[in-house]
Amino acid sequence: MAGARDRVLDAYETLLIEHGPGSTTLDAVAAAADVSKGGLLYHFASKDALVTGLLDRLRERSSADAAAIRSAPDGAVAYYIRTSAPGGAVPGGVTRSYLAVLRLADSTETGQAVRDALAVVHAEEYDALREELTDPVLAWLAQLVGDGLYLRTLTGTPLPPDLGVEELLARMRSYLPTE
Amino acid sequence: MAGARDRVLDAYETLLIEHGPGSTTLDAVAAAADVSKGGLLYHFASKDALVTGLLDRLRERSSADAAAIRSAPDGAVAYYIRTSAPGGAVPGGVTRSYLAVLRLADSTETGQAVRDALAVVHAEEYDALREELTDPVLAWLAQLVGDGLYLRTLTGTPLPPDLGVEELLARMRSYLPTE
DNA sequence: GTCTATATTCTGATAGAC
DNA sequence: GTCTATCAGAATATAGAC
Repeated sequence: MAGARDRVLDAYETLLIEHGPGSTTLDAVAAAADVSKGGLLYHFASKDALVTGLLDRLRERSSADAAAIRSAPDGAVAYYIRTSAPGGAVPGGVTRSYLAVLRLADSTETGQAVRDALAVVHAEEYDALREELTDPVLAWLAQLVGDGLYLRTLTGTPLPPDLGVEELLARMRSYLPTE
Repeated sequence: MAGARDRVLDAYETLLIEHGPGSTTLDAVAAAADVSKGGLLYHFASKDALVTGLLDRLRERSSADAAAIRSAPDGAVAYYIRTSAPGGAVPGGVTRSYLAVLRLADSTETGQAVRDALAVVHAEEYDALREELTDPVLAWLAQLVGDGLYLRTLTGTPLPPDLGVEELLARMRSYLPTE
């Protein structure tokens, strides 16, 4: 069974994604992680420490994911777009942590730390995409499309009727330089 | 001078964008709008009513903006991408209200109302883009790029080095069917 | 390491004067 | 229409037992 510390971070992520920052009281996080509030505060001395813990884990997972983008059998763009689309997030992967942290891109005090962590993730993704797409404009375009999909996931907006991710991907492939 | 009611909504928008939902206490909003808390609560009986007021204004502005997209001299895509980019928001326009509401895409209770309002905006934008881009996949792609730029604005992530919006736009133009 | 109180601060909302 | 109190509830954090 996972350690209490990891259970707390997992519960925090889940609550952030499913119910938003407003619902992530220490009480609620502790309950979802099956620890008491006191137990939670033993591992994370304050709510800020909890946020910091989440950001640290995001950075770790981002590095791992950059490697995954590079070695994706289907190609970097395909891997990136698929994991960005609604439902494409894998437990234990970056996408989940990324979506959770996106919801924190506000909290006045820790705000700068959050934005810094997100900037690192964006930069690592961009570099990984650049390895397949030597054209910088195209790499940026691909990343923006992925971010657009993230935003749709974030807001729960339905996709346009009769359009799927695979159709989008096929179109983007047609813009890639042929090997 | 603007009525107190509008001043309150403007202040609420600004606080949401610049400091996030966590900082939008009734006290803070009232102070920023130069009214007392009691004065604010005269116009908006509760915090939920304040959110509803913001959503109503977003819907009004969205309809106005859809018309602006259609009649943009530079073309629908160019107008949409430019106003989505960091710094491209106009006071009184949709973009500002949209960015403010994006930060609310969590608040458990009013969450569904927020998502509904955002879905309306997305649908109106998409329809307006479709008028220039008859190809649905391309219209969706353009919208996702714009949303990606919104997300960058939201998180304050810097753009990739040596890349500007105009370069991005030029590339997208090359994908448009020639008239 | 984890739990049960308890203290303290903050936030949303009400009441009533002007 | 706008203001100044003031209250009730919730949330963070602490203290100390086990």
